[in-house]
Amino acid sequence: MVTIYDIATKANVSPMTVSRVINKSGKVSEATRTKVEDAIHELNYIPNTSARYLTSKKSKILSLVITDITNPFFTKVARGAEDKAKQMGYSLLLCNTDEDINKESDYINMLVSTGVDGVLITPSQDKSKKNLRTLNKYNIPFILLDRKIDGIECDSVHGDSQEGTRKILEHLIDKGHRKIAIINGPLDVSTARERQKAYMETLRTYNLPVHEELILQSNYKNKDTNSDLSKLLSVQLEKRPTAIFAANNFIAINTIKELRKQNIRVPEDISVVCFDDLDPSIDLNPFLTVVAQPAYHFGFTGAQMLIERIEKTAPPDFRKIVLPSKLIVRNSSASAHI
Amino acid sequence: MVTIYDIATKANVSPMTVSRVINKSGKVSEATRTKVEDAIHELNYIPNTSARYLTSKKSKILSLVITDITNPFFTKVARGAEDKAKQMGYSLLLCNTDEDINKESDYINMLVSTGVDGVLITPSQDKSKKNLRTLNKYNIPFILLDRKIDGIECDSVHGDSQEGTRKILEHLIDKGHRKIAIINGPLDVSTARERQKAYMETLRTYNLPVHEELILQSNYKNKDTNSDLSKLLSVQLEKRPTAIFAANNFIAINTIKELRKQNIRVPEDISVVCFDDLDPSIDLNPFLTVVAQPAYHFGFTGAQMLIERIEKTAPPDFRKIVLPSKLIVRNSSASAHI
DNA sequence: CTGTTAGCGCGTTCAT
DNA sequence: ATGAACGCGCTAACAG
Repeated sequence: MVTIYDIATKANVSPMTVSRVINKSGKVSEATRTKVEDAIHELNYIPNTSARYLTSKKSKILSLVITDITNPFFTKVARGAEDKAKQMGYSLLLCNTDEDINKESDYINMLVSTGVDGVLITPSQDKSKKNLRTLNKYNIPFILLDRKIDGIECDSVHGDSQEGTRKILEHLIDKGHRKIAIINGPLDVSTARERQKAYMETLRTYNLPVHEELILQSNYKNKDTNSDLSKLLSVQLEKRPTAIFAANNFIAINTIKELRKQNIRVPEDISVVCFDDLDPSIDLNPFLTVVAQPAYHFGFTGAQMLIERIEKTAPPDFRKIVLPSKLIVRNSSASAHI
Repeated sequence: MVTIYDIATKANVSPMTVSRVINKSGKVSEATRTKVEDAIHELNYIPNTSARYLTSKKSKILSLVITDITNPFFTKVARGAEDKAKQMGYSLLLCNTDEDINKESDYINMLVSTGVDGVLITPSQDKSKKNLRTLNKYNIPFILLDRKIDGIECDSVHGDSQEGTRKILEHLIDKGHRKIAIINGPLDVSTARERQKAYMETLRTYNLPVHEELILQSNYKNKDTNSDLSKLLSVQLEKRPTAIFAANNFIAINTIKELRKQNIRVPEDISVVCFDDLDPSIDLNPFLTVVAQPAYHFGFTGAQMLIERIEKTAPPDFRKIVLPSKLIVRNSSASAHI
């Protein structure tokens, strides 16, 4: 392994001078600088991040803690974060929590152990607060992505669940739907709470009744867990929904699969819409009506704010970025027919 | 920061003993072990990976170097790799090269600098050989994923391009197609070469002529670059293809988009099929006929082999795993009608 | 079974 | 503008 000592010898200077050249810190004369740089190239020197970390406490590593890279929303978040990280000279560690608080805690420990400079995190649930406190304790800055945690002060990038929910429900209401069910994520996740609240508010705004039977709980994972769906469909016909609002894309997919198993057609028999888009093939066969969020920007902007925080170029006050969502009407939603 | 010295003091032992407990190395009496473990928990000690690396040269970090996490194939590869890495106590650094050799070289330097224990890499092109040599030079084991590089000895996980191509072409031939075009990736990527070779062989097997005009070059990226497509469609009618085999999913998507712009219907006017599946929404509206590869297993198996290599539990001979692909017939391919 | 010594590669601090 | 000494947190090698 080539060290600064090797190139110091080669360039006839002290290791300290080499260090200064590498880090562009302190004053070095033009002459010695080029001498050192030549030696660096000749010997193919690559600095050792670990050694550097030990004294400087900077690893140049960020981490992205999300629930599942397989969800197209997070895939794009990851790409955005990685692009910005690379651009700024940082690496990105990927962590999938699967909405599991224990997995998340494991990862947080790993990240502390690794000495990452900062973390972009979509907390798995409200309990994640303890993990954020751990990061605080070790002075590791973090950005909250997509989900909020009460009582935590930090920079964040969120979507507008309230606005998005309203938009997509108005679309359904426009289409004549009056009995709209929601299949939500778990209520210990902020987005699910916000979407449920907005769901109820919007219905009230349009003088539509809120039926308890039409509010279902599921989870955000890519796993069939819609056993409740049968209940929903078995309610007396007058109350049976003509449309379903799924709180995220995975829920929508599972719901539609389940409906089809039961020979219920979408959108002829029931409309299904959701939060978050599906990529990249969705244009080929436009089907699911969604409220899309600018996922790439979640990651990109989040990484940018994080790096600014790390490098102390951020404004002292924490920034809360709210990114707009966009209604995309496709074919899974049709006019109400009952 | 809590160090082994702190817990050594607390437990009334030497730092070395603490180290032994943490690493389960050497002999430690049951009594002192528990004493030390208690202290570790009380003080909430988390080992410092960098310090550990400096002496042991083990970072417990792997890297996944792929072309684009946004491609559903690689999304799943990443998930598989991350799952296995986590299970074995490793972290995963994500690198997107965008098929760009310079980006790839940048990343390789970063990885050396970071001191990753091993790399899973889909080389961007044949020129990547120099980057693999760099890894060799620094004794960083790596696994080749999906693409081969001549003259490099290492473990690898590949799909069967020959078999897959044959299967999907036979499907088209069964449907009565005799003029089948290929829109391929760049020929400095092994999979593109193999698919082209298999394309020609299969046509010959079935006594079908190979027309130069029906062989197009594109790239594997998610970017519209099918300007050649017009040429393909403007050839005299007898030679005009009734089906297109796209060498990957992104090419297929771009091709279909372009066809639609020109008001050419798929599959009524022309069939389009490709290598690699689209997830996770594809089941909702089954459209693209593909040869799917077990992407998750690429990553999972690759990570497993890599870790075995790192931890010296791998067999001395390099392993070449070939994973089977599977034809999935959907609606983008129909019977030939001309 | 346990402890001591030394050094990994680098940057900080203080000199010169 | 440049250098020397020290220590970051940990483990390998050796002693006891």
